[in-house]
Parts: sequence; structure tokens; C-alpha cells
Amino acid sequence: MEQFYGEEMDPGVVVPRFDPMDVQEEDQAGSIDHHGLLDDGPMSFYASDFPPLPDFPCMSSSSSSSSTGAPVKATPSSSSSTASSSSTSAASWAVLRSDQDVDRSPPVQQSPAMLPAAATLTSALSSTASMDMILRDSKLEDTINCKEDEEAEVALEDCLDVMETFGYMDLLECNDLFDPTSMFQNEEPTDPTAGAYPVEEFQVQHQLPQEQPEQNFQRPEGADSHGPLTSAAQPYGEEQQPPAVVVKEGTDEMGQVLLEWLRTNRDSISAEDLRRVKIKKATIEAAARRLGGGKAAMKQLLKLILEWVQTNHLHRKRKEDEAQNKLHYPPLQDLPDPGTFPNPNPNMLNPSANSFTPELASCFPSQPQWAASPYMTDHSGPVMAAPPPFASSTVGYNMGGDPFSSSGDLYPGPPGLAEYHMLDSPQSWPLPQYGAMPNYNFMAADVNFQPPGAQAFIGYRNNSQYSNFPQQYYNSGNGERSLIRLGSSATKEARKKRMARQRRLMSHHHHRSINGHHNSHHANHQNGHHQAVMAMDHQQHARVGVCDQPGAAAANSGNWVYWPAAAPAVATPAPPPMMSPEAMQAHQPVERQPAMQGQSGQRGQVAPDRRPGWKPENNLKFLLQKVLKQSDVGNLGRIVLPKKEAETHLPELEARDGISISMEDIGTSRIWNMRYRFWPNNKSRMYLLENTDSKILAYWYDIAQLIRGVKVRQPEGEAKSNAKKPENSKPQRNSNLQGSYSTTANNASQRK
DNA sequence: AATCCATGCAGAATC
DNA sequence: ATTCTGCATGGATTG
Repeated sequence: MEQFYGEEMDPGVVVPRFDPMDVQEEDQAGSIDHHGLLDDGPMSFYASDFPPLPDFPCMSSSSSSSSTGAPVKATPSSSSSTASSSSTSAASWAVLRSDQDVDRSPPVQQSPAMLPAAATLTSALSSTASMDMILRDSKLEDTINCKEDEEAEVALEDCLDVMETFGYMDLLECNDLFDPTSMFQNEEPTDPTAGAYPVEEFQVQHQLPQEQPEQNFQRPEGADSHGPLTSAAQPYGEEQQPPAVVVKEGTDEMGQVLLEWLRTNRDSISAEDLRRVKIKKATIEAAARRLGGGKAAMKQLLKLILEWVQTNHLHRKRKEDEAQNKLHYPPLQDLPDPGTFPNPNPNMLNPSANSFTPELASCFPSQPQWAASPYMTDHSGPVMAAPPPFASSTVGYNMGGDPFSSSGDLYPGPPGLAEYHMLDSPQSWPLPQYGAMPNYNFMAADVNFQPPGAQAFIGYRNNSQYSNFPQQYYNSGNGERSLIRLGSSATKEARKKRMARQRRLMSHHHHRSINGHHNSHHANHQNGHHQAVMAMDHQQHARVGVCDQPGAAAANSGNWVYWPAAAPAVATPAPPPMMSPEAMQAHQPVERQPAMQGQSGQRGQVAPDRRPGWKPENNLKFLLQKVLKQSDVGNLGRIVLPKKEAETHLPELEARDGISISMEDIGTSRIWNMRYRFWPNNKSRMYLLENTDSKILAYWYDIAQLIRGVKVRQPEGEAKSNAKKPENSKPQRNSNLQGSYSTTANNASQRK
């Protein structure tokens, strides 16, 4: 549910009830035109993710009909939102993407030996998702040059953005993988269509002594001899000619870059290292396009890739060295015991394989974020839903800045290496893992992690739900197995950086809208002009959001809902973890984010809708929405739901007492327990969402926060017993929802 | 006319 | 006395 109110309105003006039909186009256009923020900041995805209000297929009649007064003229105004949500969302998105791609990706053509590195790459690329995607080529160059001044710092973050872009792009959406090891293939490219993928133009071949006489790649011992590098990575001793770089016509510059890089790093980078790097062609293409396209872009991209390879490799080597000397160092923390619990991806427990050493990531200052992700313990907090057994030990990174939780303070600080878990590779989360974690509550902070399959969530209990986040067991030290949420960008340092930059950006935007925001905010609060949205993915995750801006209703053909409470236009610093709602409200930026289409977009293009916020949300299925009425926001703690939408998209209710639903706050990971029920009304029903007490609503209003509900699966047996029976001739129910709700109230006696 | 739904209000439950 | 729960009413909307 979200609040809507006009922005940049004069103080004290009573905000007419929002009529999304009147503002959608202008709002969108205005937002885009005036702010040009489509590509800015991780926060932007909030707005972007939400289709326009009128486009919701289930737009409650009350929403439009209840509009009173003159339609709010959409002003290309500012919007606000908590930075926390965006941060967390963005951070989690990478996880989602990474895992989500598991499903989509056909069996990756990787040899087992390649998996770690490939996974590392994938995760590393993806794990930058929490960063902005501002990309400026000039700054990228600065990044590559590793400038140290402040401007360079920004540039470096932009560099990260580039890498982030990699992650955002279809890393694994198609089968075509760019294999850097192809650079070491000794045969000429045979595929005439290879030219379609510029990167493939790089070909490193043997025997071009005139170009690369001194190259001497040492093949690591024990390295497998198969794979694309087979011929290229043949052991060659000092007397052998090393692989040489063959620069095809038209790729001289890139070839030179590669050659130079090879020369520079020949002592630290082996062919084996390169062979392990696999990037999808589509990703390369997309990244190149994002960099401006053309050879220059490819050159930059190559630099980035090579830098990454170098960094990763150096880090790994360093870890290996540390491993050799580990007896000299006491363990920082209890390391997960791979033997204690199955870990589908040993890399998850191998920081060296999945993380970067910050100090080594000289040219990628953001990499420490990738590596040092101290996944914060995500406490469910004193919410309606009792913390599940493992909630307190659930570890995750939460930038949410939940004013009601201490999640922000749970930031564990520099954790031991055991907690430096990089994003896992798509391969890291096979289906069985989900089934193996019943009753673990996992608080998703923001973005959906799309589990490999719906069946993976079978067995969830009430109030004990998996978030759509990848998770990883680890030994908490007390014998309990805990879950590590695989997030990204979790270091304090990284957060400081982001916040610093976001402050700068905020200062740029804040002045334009702060007055209008607050005034309108309160006005709407008083008038109950809020927008309620429920959405869920096609499996078991539901969301309830509160939006306070009509602007979210930009023209859009989206068919799912991810409604921005008040998406900031730019990267916004996460509010202090313990910030009070009031403080958070004041803290909010007020730039309104244009709603953007969430599903369209061409592969490889870094279109707005391809940005991190969208993809995960594509899994959401619209449920319903309504403009909250005064009675909805009163102290009765109940919201009347549109009957049609409720019956269509929500589980059919056998008993009037309905079922309980756990909704997750997207920004805070807080779980709200609500009850979905109905009242008999004449010959019909009234569907309500109860337990939406004033505290929750106030919370929503104050921070304009999006509430996401994560539906709870009930145990299989219970789910079966509660299998919905057709009642009368109700509209077809969403079968996907069945079993996703607990039915604690189903057995409640009818009161009359 | 049928239906939806916002909300007032009565009765029950609780403090 | 206050709060909670649930029903009933009537305006608004839809067909």
C-alpha cells in the first residue's frame, strides 16, 4: 500500500485524491525529463519497477472512483523514499539475479574446474548491483587509471557501475558465453558470425613471436587439459613459445590492450586464470553498448574484464598463500563446516574463491564491497510475527535502515572471512537446497530472489518463510546452522562511500522537493490518500506496498506491481539504521522517481527497465491495489480489499476468519502478520486485510515505505488439508497462492 | 437493478 | 471505559 499525494504542491493545500489517470503520462515524462534519473542510483528502480497505477489490471474501482476534486496535476516533481530500501533492494537484486539465472541458464558449459572461477566472476559482477549505474566513459577511464582523488573516487564507483552493469545484464540469460579463454585458442575463429560479438575478435594464439615473444604463461600444475584452453594452455616451458596475441584486423587497439595486459600480468595471471573467466556474449555486447559501443567501448570493457581477472586472480593467490600460512593465524570466526551441512556450492564457504581482497582491487575500489559483505543479521524484530527459530541467526545484509529494527546496527563489522561470502553463482543454489531448509525464516530485505522453483518453497511454515533470497548455511558458532543471506555491497566502507555520494546527489535534488514533499505528505496522510498495492510473484511471494505518490502511476504496461513508496531519483543514502520514522521521513529525499516499464527492454541494452530493480520484480504478479480510504487507515487496523481482485488473486477463503498472511517490508525485512478474511455482506462478501494496525500504517506513511509481503507456505500436510475447495462459483483462484498462506484462522469457529 | 464498498455502529471482549 | 469485532447501511459504481 502506498501513499499518494501530489508533490511540490503548495504547503497546506489539500491534496485532491489522486487520480492516476490524469497524471500518468505527464508524471512519467516529467520525471524523466526533469530529472533524467533513469539511470541514476540504485533507488531509481523503485519507481521504475512499478507500473502505472491505471495499468494495473485489477485497479480497484474505488481507486479511481474515489478520486475527488480536481485531478492532481502531475508535476515532474520530486519524490522521496528511504534510501534503505533501495540499497537493500539493489544489493539483493544481484543475488536474485544470480540465482534466478540458474533456472534460465541451461547447463553452463563449464567444466567443474571452471565453476569456481566462473561463479566468482558471475557473482562478482552481479554483486555490484547495489551500486549506482551511472556511467560516464570519462570517469571510467579515470577508474581504470586508478585515480585516487575524490573525483576519481566517484569515477571508481562509476567503474563499479560498469561492472555492475555486467551483473545487471543478462549474464546468463543465454547460452552464449564469452569465454575469455578463447583468447588463447590457437585456431582461427571459425565461426563467421563471431564477429557479431566483438569481444570474440580477441584471439590469442600460439606462435606469433613477432608480437609476443616474451609471453610466457605458466600453466598451473594439475590444471585440466580440456576446455577451450586445451590447445592454448598447453604446457609450455621456457623453451616453448608462449601463446601470443593475435590481433585481428580492426582490433588493434583492443589487441594492444590485451597484449599489454598480458605482459604486465604474465607473472600473476596464467592462461588458466583466463580460461576460467566466462562472460556471456550478450553481456559483453550489452556492456559494450553501455560503454558507448564501438571499439572504444570494447576496449574499455576489455580493460575492465582484465582488471577483474587480475584482481580476482591475485586475490585467490593471496588466499592460497594465506591458506598455506593459516596455522600461524587463529581463525577469525567459526568457519562453516562443509561436512556438517551440505553445501551445494563449496565456493560459498570459500571466501577466496568468491571474494576479492579489497586492497588488491586497486582498480576496482568497489570490489571490497563485493568481497567484504558482512551479511548482517537480520532480525525480524518486534513485529507481529514472532521471529522464527532461526531468524535471529539469519545473516544477511540489510541496508534497510529500518527505524524499528536494529538491523542496521547488526552490522557485524569486519567479519571473519567466513562471512565474506560473495554472491554465489547461479550454480550455487540447486533446488534441493530449498527443500532442505524448512522452517527457516529468512527475511528478505528487498528484492526478490527468485528461487529456482516453486517447489523449492514447499514446507514453509507460518511465520517461517523463506525470502526470495539466496541463503547459505553457516555455523553460527553455537552449533546452530544459520543462514547467510548472500547479498552484496555490504561493507561499511562501501556504504560510507555510497552514502557520501548519495549525500552529494541528495543535496542536488533535495532542495527542489523537500517542502512539497512534506507538506503534501502530511496532507495526504490526513486525508488518507494512499495507495495500497499487493503483488506477488508467480510462486509464493506477495507484497503489500504503500505508495505516497501518484507519480508512480506513470504510463506503463507493466503487469506486475512493485510500487515505489517514494522512489528517490538518485542514489540515496541509507538512513541511519536506528533512525526514527520521523527522522527517516526527514531523511528521505523527495525526488519522485519516474515509473518505468518493468518488463520491456531488449536484451543487452541497458535500458531503464533492465536495471536492477526490474528484473526481480518481473517475477511479481499483480494482486490488487486500492486507494486507501480513511477507514482503511484508521485505528481499526483493517483494510477493505476490492472484492473482485481479492477473489481473483488471493486465496479463496473457506472461513470468514480467513487466513493469515505475512507481509514483508521490502526495506526493513520486517514481517507484518496480517489476516486476510471476509465478512458476509448481504449476499456477498467483504474482503479485508486485518491487523494493519495504525502502527504499521503510520510506519508506512511516515517512511513512505514499501511493504512487501512474503507469503508463507504452510507445511505440506497442512497445505493439503487446507487445500482450497471451490466455494460456490467463485472466480478462479490463483493456484500459485495455495499453500502460500498459513491458515491459522481457517479452523476458527464461525462466530455466528 | 445489482453490486461494491466505505463507514457507522452495536455488541462483545478486554482493560 | 475502552477497544475490538463484525454487521448493516447507504452512497457509489457497474452492468
